[in-house]
Amino acid sequence: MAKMQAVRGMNDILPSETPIWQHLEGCFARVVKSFGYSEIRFPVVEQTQLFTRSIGEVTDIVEKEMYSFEDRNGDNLSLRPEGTAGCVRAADQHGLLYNQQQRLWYQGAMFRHERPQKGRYRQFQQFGVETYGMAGPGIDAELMQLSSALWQELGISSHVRLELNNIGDAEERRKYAKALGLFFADHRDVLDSEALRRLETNPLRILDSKNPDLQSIFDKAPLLADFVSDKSKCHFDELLSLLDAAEIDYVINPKLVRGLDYYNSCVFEWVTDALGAQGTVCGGGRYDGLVEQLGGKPTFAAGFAMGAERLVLLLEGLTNVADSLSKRADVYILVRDVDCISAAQALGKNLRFHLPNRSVVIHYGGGKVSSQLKGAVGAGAQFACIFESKQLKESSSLRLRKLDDLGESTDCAIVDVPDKLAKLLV
RNA sequence: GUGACUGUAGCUCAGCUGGUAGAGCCCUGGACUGUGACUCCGGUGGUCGCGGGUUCGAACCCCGUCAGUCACCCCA
Repeated sequence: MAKMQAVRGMNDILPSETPIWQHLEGCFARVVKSFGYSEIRFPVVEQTQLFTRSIGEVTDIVEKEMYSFEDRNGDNLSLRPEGTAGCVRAADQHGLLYNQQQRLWYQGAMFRHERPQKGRYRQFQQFGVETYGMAGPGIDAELMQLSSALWQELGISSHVRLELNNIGDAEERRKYAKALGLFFADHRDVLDSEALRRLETNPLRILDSKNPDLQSIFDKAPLLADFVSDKSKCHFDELLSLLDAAEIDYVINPKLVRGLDYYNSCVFEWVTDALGAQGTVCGGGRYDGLVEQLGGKPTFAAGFAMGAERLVLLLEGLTNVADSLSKRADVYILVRDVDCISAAQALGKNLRFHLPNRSVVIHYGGGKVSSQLKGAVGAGAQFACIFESKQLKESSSLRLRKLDDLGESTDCAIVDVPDKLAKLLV
């Protein structure tokens, strides 16, 4: 039988890569906590209906990217392609949205059956934040401040920029879509097949097209801004002044239309030029109608999600974090003769008790001392404890070697090793 | 889902117009002033992604398939 391999688009994260992931997860957890958000966890699998009703029937995600299946009861289930729908469902089901405000965060795997590419995978990790019950632009601004704080923490601020747009409410967008539809219907001859299809389903998405022939008529197309109500404009303007006051730079991108139907009012993306075609590192906005649409009470809502793989790619490109995080051991215990193993393990236990934040590794691979020392250096240890049968029996001591450029070593009574290392470890 | 390019030891790659495979790193054994970081010598490791076909003979040509990269598309 041929060697088993991972399912296409689903990646292993190897020991050499996990430190950077842990770093990312740690930074996110810290920032989110500093803003007072609470963690929520919800299932990877939901009723397919939850996603089709929230994300939108005619979106690409629902039409061709969901992992859907019938379970043994005949229920139609899907692997979550994004987090917001499940979060709303969970929060509403347990009464978290009843006359109260919530600031929630989550982290987890999402699934979309797309063609894999750098920064785009079929199983991918998202960090997400969702807030409920807050109507004003303050919370919108907070979401951008929070993400901005994370970029700062990660040291990638100069590699991302904020783009935003006001897409109005559902009714305003319907009117706009109608006007757009009429406009494009007059220019049927220039539309490509994809655009023609969208003319019937979701004319707004035609504006996303990168087809140069289409771009040329976009200039003459009606503008969403002309259909947006004064109330919505006011919200957006207030948001902009809050961002100005918080000294967060942004670019208004009138073509920014998010791919999920539930968004309204202000939407935003953090984008980078460093990742090729998959440049969106974080995306979100308001979705005031979604809770009601899923059967709850009308509830103000706003949130965002970011792609962990893309952030990891950015961090790897910077090469500043990896090395310092990948150390496995502080102290490495070498066993020159096999009859020293129990003594080595006893010392290990003792050291782990006295130096609770340090890592102690014992070598069981055999081999000569020189190669064991190599392993000690490879593990990033500062000290090696070398057990030798003769020395152990005669004097209950071992050889303590410092693994720096000088490599000085001294004999040391085993009982004194913990205190000595406590002083010497940097 | 569409197109282009790629797929040789654990890693990075070489292999000229087809004649059944090589280097560096890594690992390992040894030498060297004991017990790592320098140097020298030796060794392990590949049915050349997989399956067909053409040929006396294919890593190299053809077809299919799987996987990766990039773009389209989509979005995080």
